[in-house]
Amino acid sequence: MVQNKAAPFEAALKDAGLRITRQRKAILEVLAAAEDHPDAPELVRRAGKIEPSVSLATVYRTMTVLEEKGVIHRHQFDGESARFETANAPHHDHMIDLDSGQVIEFRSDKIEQLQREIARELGYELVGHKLELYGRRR
Amino acid sequence: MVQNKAAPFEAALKDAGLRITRQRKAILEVLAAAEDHPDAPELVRRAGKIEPSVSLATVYRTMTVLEEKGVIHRHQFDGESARFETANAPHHDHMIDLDSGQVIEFRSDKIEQLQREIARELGYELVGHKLELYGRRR
DNA sequence: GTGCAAATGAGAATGATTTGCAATAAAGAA
DNA sequence: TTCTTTATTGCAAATCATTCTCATTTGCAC
Repeated sequence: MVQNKAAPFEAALKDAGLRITRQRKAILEVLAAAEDHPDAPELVRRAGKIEPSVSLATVYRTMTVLEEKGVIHRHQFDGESARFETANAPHHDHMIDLDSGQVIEFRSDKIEQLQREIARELGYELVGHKLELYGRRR
Repeated sequence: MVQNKAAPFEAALKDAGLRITRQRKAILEVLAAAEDHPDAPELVRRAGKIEPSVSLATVYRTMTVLEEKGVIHRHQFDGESARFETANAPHHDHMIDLDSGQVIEFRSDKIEQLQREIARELGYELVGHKLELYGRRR
């Protein structure tokens, strides 16, 4: 049997007392399958193939709700509009290819550790962080 | 004699073949004196005390020009509107106090170094980066 | 002082995201 | 299944930050 990758997200919605609508199902399915970091119009495009009635407003509304529930992450790379990705993958940061716009994920435990140390030194408890590297292929 | 902190920025304008107008003078003076990271409306407010004719459009236009010349930095913290700071201080990153919105500057050579290494490992030349820590006072 | 391109203010335009509202449709109850 | 309640939706209008248009002003080189 085919395993539905979107199932855990639907469960999260249900747990939060939210309804699982056709459009949310479609959006989550698309997001769960995405290898990249699509923005809102792109989600409308992709989800529209499954459920044509998905509107831009609903995508934004859904992203807001899911972000509050911690189910997805919203990224705002430099001048671009917001992009989204599911939050099920282990934590990582992003490197943005300045020429292609492509986003590469990476993770550095050392940097994570240093960040926590720096926050503590400054008298703060680290709640979140944003690390983006911008570069060009060499 | 009182040293004009804005002088180097005016020089940069002149070098770039740009005109030193009353409004630019006022904006630069305010930015050079700022201990914080003001946004555009705040710059209008402060510069307006020196030169009342400073408009929002001019602040944005000036910030764009100065950013291109590398004289100032533009920051886009989480959901907020853009904030600015002069680029004369040595490079640093930012820690944002989630409760007060206050911005604390810090610098970590180790992290800078690690970032460069990571970029190289990924096959990229690091052109720029953005590191923001979000935390709460402990 | 003159002349002219650069710069400005005011307000219109833009683009991304949000919101109001009437219509629709989940999901539990009957 | 059908009924009821109320969350969710699409559409279009509204926001918000930022940029642009254009007529007018003003640095500044001569």
